[in-house]
Amino acid sequence: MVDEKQTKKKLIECAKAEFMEKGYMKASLRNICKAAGVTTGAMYFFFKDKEELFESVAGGPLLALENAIKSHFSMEDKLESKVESFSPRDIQDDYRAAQDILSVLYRYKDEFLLVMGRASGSKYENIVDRFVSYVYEHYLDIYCRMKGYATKSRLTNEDKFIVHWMSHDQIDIFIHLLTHCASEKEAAKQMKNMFNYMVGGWIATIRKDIIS
Amino acid sequence: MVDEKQTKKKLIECAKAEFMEKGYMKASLRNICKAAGVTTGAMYFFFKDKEELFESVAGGPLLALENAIKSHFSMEDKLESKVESFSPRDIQDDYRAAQDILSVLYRYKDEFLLVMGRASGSKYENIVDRFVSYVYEHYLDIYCRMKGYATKSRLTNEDKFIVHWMSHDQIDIFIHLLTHCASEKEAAKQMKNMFNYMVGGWIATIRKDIIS
Amino acid sequence: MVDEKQTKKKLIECAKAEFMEKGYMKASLRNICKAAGVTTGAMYFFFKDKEELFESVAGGPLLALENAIKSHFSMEDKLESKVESFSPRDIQDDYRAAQDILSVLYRYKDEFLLVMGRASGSKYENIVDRFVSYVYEHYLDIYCRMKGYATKSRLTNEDKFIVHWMSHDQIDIFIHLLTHCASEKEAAKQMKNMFNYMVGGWIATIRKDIIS
Amino acid sequence: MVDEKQTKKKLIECAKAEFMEKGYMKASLRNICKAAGVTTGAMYFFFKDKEELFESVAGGPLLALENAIKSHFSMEDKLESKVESFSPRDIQDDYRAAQDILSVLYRYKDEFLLVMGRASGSKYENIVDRFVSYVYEHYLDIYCRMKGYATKSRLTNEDKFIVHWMSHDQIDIFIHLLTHCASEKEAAKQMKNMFNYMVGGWIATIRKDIIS
DNA sequence: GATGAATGAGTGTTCATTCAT
DNA sequence: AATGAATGAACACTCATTCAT
Repeated sequence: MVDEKQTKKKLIECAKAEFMEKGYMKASLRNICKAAGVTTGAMYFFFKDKEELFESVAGGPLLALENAIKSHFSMEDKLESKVESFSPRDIQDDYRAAQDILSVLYRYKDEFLLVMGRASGSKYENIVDRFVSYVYEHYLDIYCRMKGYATKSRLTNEDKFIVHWMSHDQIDIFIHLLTHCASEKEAAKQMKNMFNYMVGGWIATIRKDIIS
Repeated sequence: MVDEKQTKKKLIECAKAEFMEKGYMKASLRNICKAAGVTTGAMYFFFKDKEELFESVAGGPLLALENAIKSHFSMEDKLESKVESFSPRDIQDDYRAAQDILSVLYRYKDEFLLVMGRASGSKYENIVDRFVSYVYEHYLDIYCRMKGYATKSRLTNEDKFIVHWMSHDQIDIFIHLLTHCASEKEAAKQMKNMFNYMVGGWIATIRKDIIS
Repeated sequence: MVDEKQTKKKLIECAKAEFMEKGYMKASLRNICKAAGVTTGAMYFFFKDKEELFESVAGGPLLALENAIKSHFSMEDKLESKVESFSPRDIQDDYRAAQDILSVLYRYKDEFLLVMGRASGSKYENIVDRFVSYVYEHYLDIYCRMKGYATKSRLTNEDKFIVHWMSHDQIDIFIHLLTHCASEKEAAKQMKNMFNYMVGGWIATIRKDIIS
Repeated sequence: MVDEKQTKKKLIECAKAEFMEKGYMKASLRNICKAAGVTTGAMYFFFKDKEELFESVAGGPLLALENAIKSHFSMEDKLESKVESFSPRDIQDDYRAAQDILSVLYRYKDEFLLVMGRASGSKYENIVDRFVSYVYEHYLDIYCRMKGYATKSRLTNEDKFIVHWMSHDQIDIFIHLLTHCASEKEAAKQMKNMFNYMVGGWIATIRKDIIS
């Protein structure tokens, strides 16, 4: 009971280490197995292939993150059910959501650093895009309200482009924090300034005080 | 004289194609040589190794970009030689600089897309950081002037962090444009909105209207 | 009592399917066990190894066939106890024997197709030869009688060779039918013509109307 | 010049030996390379994969055989351009054709034994069928003429079945000879009797003296 | 300048089989 | 009767690189 599934756990640990050191592609299953003290055959008892082993390392955290993002950011709420004009409530909501997400990110810091920077060659290669699109949905709605649009159909391609960029930027904030701050506490502190920057950007975007 | 160095040129072309299709790591020298119609031995006459071949594809454009960025963004000018307070001139300067850089990026679009997205495993893996640090130097100075600091020594870590983020964001704007706009013209158009967003962010950052 | 030995039965069924699809060699025990819903360990409780599992699929039918062939074709009857000259009775006997054999073949059609075409790598690889030799014994006797030889010692190597060929051909007729006719009924119909062909061949052989 | 391509030759030799001993599937490229005294990489310089190596062993002989069979057996000659009734000329022609084919078979005896008995898993797995169909085309024509049919459309499925069998049998004669006779000379001798048998079969088939 | 040949270490993956529980 | 875990050897194949000619 005690050492049950210990081999599998060991394998995942060693895989995590190897993947983080070498990246998905250059990681060697042989090395992982050697480090775990088992034969490659044993590994293939637990995992279908390299991909599945990688998934076992990074899949859980990604799911947790996806849920956190979805629950806060993606927009199933209909546009018409919202207040008629933009309110600072949106920003406050986002900020609190961001704190939750940050908490998830730091809970599995290693795994996220791995999956966001060293996953090329795996199915998570473009994982960031998935998260961007959740935020994009959400931001499109907010943008409409701020602009006073009754329906999304009034959005031009230019509108969509800048909203997409801002969504991308939001996600990038998280990655930047995870990459550059050792602790969640430190990250939370720096995030304040970054959000301030972002909100300033949003407001300028809505007002469209374009540089000539 | 006519077809001199033609082999080398062909090799670089084919390398570019293969690197773009598969990424640095998965690219196969065999494939490249086969496509170029020469043996691997011939390739090794011109290039020391895989890395050097990659450099021959991406090095030139990167140098051009580096020069463009350096000439506009990096700050050798001393702080004291500048006007005492922030002026919109900075932003105008930056915007014009950005237009130049955009022009370089689109001149070698393929190469930059390659080096910024598919270079993992090569020495250009973290090339973006280099460009960020050029901008960082420059932005640190601007930030000081805007804050009315006489010397950089007054900057806290928090200051540096947000400036570093804004530098990163500036570079990201370029990458985002290159990735999402087919033509330079289109990119130039979208860049206006992105700059507007960025300037809004800067102003909010200086004012520090922090969300509670 | 009811589901007793059900696992073993299931295993044999699934093994049959896998062996037929992939052939003995390429068949995977893992696949078979997965299909049967048990672990490989369970399989090894019932069967010593891959070979024995294959035997469990094909052994029974092969035994039935062996008996059918032996009872009709092999010659324990001594030569002297036979009528002095060739009679059409032999052919009639053979034809009836063939009908019996056909019946056995179609009773286990799958298994015979498997063992006669996809058994390479197993101990049944050359099973056909065994059946040929039973027929050969029998045909050697008939040939002697038709030639009017009192004893087998008068047979030359040339005699033996052609008799061996005709034995081989007899077996081949069965395989050809099994392979090309969907039903036993259809096979029985076509077999008539094939026997006619064979008898024609026999007669020509005895007469030795050699082409010049 | 002297030891040019010696490695490739050696590789083919060793491959031939290994394939003959173990069959296509069980043959190990590692063993072949070890026997040839080169690394597997060297082998892959000359041959794309296992299949191509096998082809290099057996492809030539098969082509020679195909040509021999085609030139003698396959029927592009139209039915109407032929004499109105069956003549022994057909048999004489076939016999001479068979002698040619036998000659090809014994020229590459090893290779044919390999490809006809141990090729399972390779693309030559069902090579025999291809040869059968060449002969089938030819025999269908002869059969029509012997039956006095003006056109093939009068042939029933039963006709086609027996002709297909006889085609198969013709090919089987060759294989049987190759398998059981050490020398071409010996094979040529035995073939006479086998042809005699076959012709007897043909005549009986045309006459349809069916056993009751 | 370029070829043809070869190396040697490496890849992920599959296999039949074993055995303590 | 059956599981879950593990072995160890084998597999075909790919790689960047080297070097004599």
